[in-house]
Amino acid sequence: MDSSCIVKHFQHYAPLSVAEQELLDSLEKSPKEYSKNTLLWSQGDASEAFYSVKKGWAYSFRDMEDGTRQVLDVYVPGDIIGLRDFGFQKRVSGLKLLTNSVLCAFPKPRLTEVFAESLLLCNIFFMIASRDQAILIERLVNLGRRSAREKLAHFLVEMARRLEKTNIRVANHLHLPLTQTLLADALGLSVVHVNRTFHELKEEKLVDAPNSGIMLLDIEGLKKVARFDPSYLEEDLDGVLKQGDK
Amino acid sequence: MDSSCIVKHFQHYAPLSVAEQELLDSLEKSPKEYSKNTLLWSQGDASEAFYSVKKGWAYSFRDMEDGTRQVLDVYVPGDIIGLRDFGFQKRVSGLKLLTNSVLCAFPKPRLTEVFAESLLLCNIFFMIASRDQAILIERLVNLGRRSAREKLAHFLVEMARRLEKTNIRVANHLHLPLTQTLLADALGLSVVHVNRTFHELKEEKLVDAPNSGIMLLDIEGLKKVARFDPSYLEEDLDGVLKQGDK
DNA sequence: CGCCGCGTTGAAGAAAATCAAAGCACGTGG
DNA sequence: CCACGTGCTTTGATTTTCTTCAACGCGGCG
Repeated sequence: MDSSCIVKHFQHYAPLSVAEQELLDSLEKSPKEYSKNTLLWSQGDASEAFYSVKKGWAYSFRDMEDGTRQVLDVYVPGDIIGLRDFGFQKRVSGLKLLTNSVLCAFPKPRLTEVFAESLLLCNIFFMIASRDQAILIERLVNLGRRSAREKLAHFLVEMARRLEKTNIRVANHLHLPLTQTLLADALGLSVVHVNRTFHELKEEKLVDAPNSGIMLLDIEGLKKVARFDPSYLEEDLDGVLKQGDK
Repeated sequence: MDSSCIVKHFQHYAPLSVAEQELLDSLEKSPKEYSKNTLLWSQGDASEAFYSVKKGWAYSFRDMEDGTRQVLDVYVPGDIIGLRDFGFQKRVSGLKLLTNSVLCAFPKPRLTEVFAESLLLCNIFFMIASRDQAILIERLVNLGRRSAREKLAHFLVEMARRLEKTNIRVANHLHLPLTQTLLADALGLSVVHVNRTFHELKEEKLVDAPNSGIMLLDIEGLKKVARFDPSYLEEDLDGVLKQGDK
């Protein structure tokens, strides 16, 4: 484990000085293991810390009064969790682990310390917040204006695209540890309907359902179904920082 | 025009020093009038500036390939527009004016200058980004897991709540310059269905449709219909800044 | 073994979309 | 001043999409 996961993620945006790398590394000082299905926090809990995902998958969600729930976003290694709650005392959404995971917690005040210490990191964090928003926007469009078929395909392609950025993709096949129940809650559909729609895509050899999770067989094909436009995932820090760094 | 609109908005979060007020004021140096229906930018345009809303209403949206569109958010005086695009060269969404408006533009690099000059303002901006996200989250939940009736009521109550914060509300009646077409695009419904649902609420004396726009007659009643929980609009900066300011 | 979470399937029903047509207010130009 | 077009609303009839209910299979695990 040469450079930490978060450093790798940030270097994707801009070259970091040694000092900045050390500062970032300090955010990943206390990696901790959590097992599958751990509820890290619920909506309404005190929001005291952020987490970076070193290993594993997680998702944020909102529980509704009538027992249904809405999944808001799914997190993969390299992502930062909880930035959403920065301005709030209470968690806006719950967070649960999808797989066994390794996370690093850092307290909220630590973030404003980082802002003070490095303008570049401050900008990168702001950029990540902006990216998080772009993802939510796309999710919004997905829910509001696409058919079940497109919703499903679009969501899956997005996950694939996000994984490509930090992890290496294995050929054209990709395994995601998602359940159809989770997909339903993420896409605002019933499990039954997701199942049928998924079945459709399966018959077209675009996806498959192994023993557990979901297998993407033909990402290019899925892109076509979803009419996927990746521009909302193409951040650009240089445009932000005309000057040098720091 | 004592203190600028944006200062008023920010002071809602934390007391500002004179220097910080001046810094903020400098962001509203060039107020400019725009007329109703002006397209400020389209999705894909270069993202070079943010705007603060001094007067008027605006909305951001995404146009779809099939001619439909999704309205993402509606902006009222005091709001900051375009923060979403911070990390991107191109605009993630389009922006159009709903009414005649007065906006103040400030270039993107100016924001990172502000970050450098005032840690408090940096934190407040981050907080606003966090709040923007919370609003999107709620919109997401709205689209994914609520009925047309609830969607409509919830959206309207949210707008009322947001207006209360910066503007003074006139009794229990509130006029919004929204069209049913816009509501449809915001809620992921067809205009026809919004119309019928709206008609329902009208018969229950919760809303009314004057010559133009929409009139809220009974906000408390709408809250009940929407099962509205305002906590996602209750930011808290003190939790962020344990220490003094600056 | 027996339970539980997850996937699958069928049938019926509800919610919302679509299609089509018309009305109404407003602004524009003849 | 009136005719006309345009954008927004309204209403009815029909169709589609998705949900709900119900039941069953299946694999893992205490």
